[in-house]
Amino acid sequence: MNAPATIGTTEKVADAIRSGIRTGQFVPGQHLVEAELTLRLGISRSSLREALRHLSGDGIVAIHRYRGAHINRLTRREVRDLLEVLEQLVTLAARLGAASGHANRSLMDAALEAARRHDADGDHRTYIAVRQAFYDCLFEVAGNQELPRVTPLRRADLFRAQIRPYQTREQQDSHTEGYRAIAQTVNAGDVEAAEAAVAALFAQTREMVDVLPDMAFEGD
Amino acid sequence: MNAPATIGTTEKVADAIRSGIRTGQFVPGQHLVEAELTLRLGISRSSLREALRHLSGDGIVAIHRYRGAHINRLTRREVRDLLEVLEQLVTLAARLGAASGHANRSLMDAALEAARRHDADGDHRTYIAVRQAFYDCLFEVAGNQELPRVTPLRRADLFRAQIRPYQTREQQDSHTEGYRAIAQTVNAGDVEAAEAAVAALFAQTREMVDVLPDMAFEGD
DNA sequence: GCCGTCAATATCGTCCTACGATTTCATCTG
DNA sequence: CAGATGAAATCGTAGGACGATATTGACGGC
Repeated sequence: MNAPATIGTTEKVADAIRSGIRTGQFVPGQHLVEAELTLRLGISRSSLREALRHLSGDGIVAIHRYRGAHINRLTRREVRDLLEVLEQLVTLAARLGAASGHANRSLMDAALEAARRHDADGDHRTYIAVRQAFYDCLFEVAGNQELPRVTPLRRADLFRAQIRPYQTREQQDSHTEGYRAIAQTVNAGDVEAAEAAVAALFAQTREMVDVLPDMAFEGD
Repeated sequence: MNAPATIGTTEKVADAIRSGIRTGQFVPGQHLVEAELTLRLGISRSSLREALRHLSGDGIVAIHRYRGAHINRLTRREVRDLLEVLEQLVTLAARLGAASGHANRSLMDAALEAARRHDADGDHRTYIAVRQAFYDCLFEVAGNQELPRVTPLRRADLFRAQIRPYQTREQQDSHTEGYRAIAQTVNAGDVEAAEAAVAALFAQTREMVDVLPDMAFEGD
């Protein structure tokens, strides 16, 4: 509906890197050498640099003069700050969604369905898809166009990538369960319950962050 | 403290455009022709395009394939959505700032001082400076590094630019007064009062948006 | 053996040119 | 005057060039 008719090289490259972070092809801290990436992606330096500049705006890569770009690696403190902001925005989304009374049940149903699928296989790829679908739906029912633009979900992907080695299957399931709780309360139009569900999800995530070993944040 | 030792052309260009929006040199809706801008700013197309790509990430300019870039122009709906998100983030900042109990009074004092100066001359330039100083201080005392990155202040600048012709001196003063109220309550460490002050400021802004003529949003 | 100096190398930042792709706009035709 | 048409403007991408800077490794002094 809102997508440009044609999509340019820059966007494709940026998407490739973003999705590469989710799939583990790129890891936080990794140095991105222009010459190598242009070869690997089959594009020119101009396009690559534009894409990197775009990603740096989202806080996904950092560019240091004459030292090039690297995938950002978040410190524990940055993760805490990020979660604080994220919770605030997701809370707003849940509140708006619950209050809107939209008949978008079908949308949220899709998220729930995906969550159920995740329970079945437990694959990390599915987990990522569930997460993506959940947030897409949530923003859709919230009906605030600014929300998806501002919410630092891509930055949160960095966090997800960093903690992946330390996350147990139980924690993943628990997190997915949190999504489901939010989806249900939003669907029911219960504003207070939805806010509580969001708070619970983030409290749980914060707890996990506090327990994580230093290596997840400083490690090399 | 956190600034790179050297600043590159791309950043300079992006800053030039951003500040040009604040000063009225660039107006929302304006088409940005690459050839003209490279001449005017004395830079290469590569650097300009990187800067535009960066700005498009912040939602300041929009790039349409083969049709170039233009300064974004917000619809009334987009402004409402923007204010909703902005209020949420500023509320968080105020809450964190008030709760931190930091002895950053000196910082907020600077903002208040600037506000006083604005009362004196009433120049629009001073108004902009006050706004900037206020938010800088607020983020500083909030102590959350993610907040300034996420908060769509640059996008709000677009809104400011669009409504400037319709804004009276009284409204500006009233808005500045709102900043002062937030600063004082945050300084006092009164969380509830600070949240209320933020809510009051945004309620006032929303009211203004509702009354504004269509021309401020659709106008050509 | 350790540390500072210095040259060689790798990489980046910026500018430039080139050319196909697409839109825009003035002109022509009926 | 509507629609087709072609020229001009502008953009998107590729790729080369060269100075600027960081990094690396060799060298020599202690």
